[in-house]
Amino acid sequence: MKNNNADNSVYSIVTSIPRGKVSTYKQAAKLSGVKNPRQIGRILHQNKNPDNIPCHRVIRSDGYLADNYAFGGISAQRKKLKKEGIGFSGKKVKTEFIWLATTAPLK
DNA sequence: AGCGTGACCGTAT
DNA sequence: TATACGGCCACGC
Repeated sequence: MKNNNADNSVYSIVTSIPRGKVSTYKQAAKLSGVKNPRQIGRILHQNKNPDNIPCHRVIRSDGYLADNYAFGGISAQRKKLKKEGIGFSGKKVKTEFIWLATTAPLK
């Protein structure tokens, strides 16, 4: 596998997301040292072992789930999140469930 | 190097 | 609220 340092960091971060919490691409990028949040999406899509990487806990900054989620689509993702205790507000994830996002000033 | 594309983000209309 | 547009940067051709 050609995992770069940044990729490994991303995997570590995503794996470190506590149960009952979610994270955003923006934050994952920031925490892992990746410049562009798009790379997070790319890395997760290249992800070979979804069993060890809860990519369903990574959402967009808006609170919506990613449009092109690879493993079962948004429906499966939302279902998993609900199962883990994540609160939803319609199609959006409640901002209060975002990891380390101290009541982010999301519009 | 250039071009098109993308699991994005922010602002404008 | 919903689209549109630009910026961002890594990847493949």
